[in-house]
Amino acid sequence: MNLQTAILQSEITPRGSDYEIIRRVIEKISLDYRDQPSLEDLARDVGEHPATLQKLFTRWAGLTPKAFLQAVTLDHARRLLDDGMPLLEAAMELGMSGPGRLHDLFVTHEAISPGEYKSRGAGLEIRYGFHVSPFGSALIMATERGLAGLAFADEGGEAEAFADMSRRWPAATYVEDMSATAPYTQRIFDPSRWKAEKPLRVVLIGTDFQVQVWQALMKIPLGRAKAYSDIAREVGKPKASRAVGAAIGANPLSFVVPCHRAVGKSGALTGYHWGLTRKRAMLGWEAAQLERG
DNA sequence: CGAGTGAGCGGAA
DNA sequence: TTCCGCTCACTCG
Repeated sequence: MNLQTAILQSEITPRGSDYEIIRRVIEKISLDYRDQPSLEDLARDVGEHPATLQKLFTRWAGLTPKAFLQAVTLDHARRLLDDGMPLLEAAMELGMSGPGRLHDLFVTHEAISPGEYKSRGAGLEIRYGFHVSPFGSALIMATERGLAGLAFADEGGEAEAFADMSRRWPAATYVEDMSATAPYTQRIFDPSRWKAEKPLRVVLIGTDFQVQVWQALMKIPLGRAKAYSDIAREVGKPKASRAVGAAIGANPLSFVVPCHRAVGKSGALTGYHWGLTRKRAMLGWEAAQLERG
C-alpha cells in the first residue's frame, strides 16, 4: 500500500474503529505509565504509524496524544479530586450547570414508580439498538418516556451486553429499532449538542438509594471526579462507601449517569462495570473536551 | 509503596 | 439470613 492509499484509508476510517486502537493504547499505558511512553513507543506497540496515531487522537477527542497520556494517569485522576475547588464553582467556570440543572448532558429524569420497578419491567416496551460510539459499540435502550439504558460492548460482545441489560428488566418487551435509538447516540456523544433548551429525557429505574447515588453522580461536572466516600457522605450515609460503589455499578445509564467520574479516595480507578480501560478512555476523552474549550 | 483485613452498608436470592 | 461488591482505613513487611 503506497502512502497515498494509506492516507486515504485513514481519512475514511469510520469513527467506530477508532476506539479499538484507543483501547489498545490505553491498555498499554496502564501497564507502563510509570515510564511515560513516547508517541513513537506507543505507535510501535500497537502496530501503527505515529502519524496515524496522532491523527486518530485528534479525530477521536480533539487533543494531542501527549495531552491524552497525561489525562489517563493516576496523577491526573488525583488532580480531578483534590484541587479543592468547590464543585459548583467548577461547574460555573465551565459555563455549565447552575443549581437548577442536573449535569452537563442537560438531563431531565423521572424515577420509575415502585410498582413498575417491582414488576421487573412488565408492560414496559423497550426499543434498542447498537450504535458506533467513541467508546466502542453502544447499546441504547429507550422507552417512550426516554432513555432507560446505555451499555457498551467490545468487538463481538454485543450479545453479552444485551443479556446484561435485559436481565435488569426481565419482564419487559424488547424490540430492536435502530431508527428509534439512533438519535440518542448522536445526542449523547456530541458535546456540542448538549443544550439546556432540549434536555435529554431519561428514566432512572432503581431503588431510592440507587437513584440518590446516581443523582449525586450527575452533579459532578465534566472532567472532574469524586471519591466513593464523598458521595456516601453526600447522600447522608457517610459509612456506606462500599454500598455506593455497588449502586454505581448497578447504574443502567453508563456515561449519561457519569459513573466513570467516581474514583477511589487515592485517585485510583478501582472498578468499572464495562471495563477499567473504558473508564480511562472516558476520563481522557472528557479532559480533551475541556481542553479544546 | 504493596498486600492483607475487617468494619460497614445496601441489595438480591 | 446469607452473600457479594466500582470502599476505606489501618496494619505489617
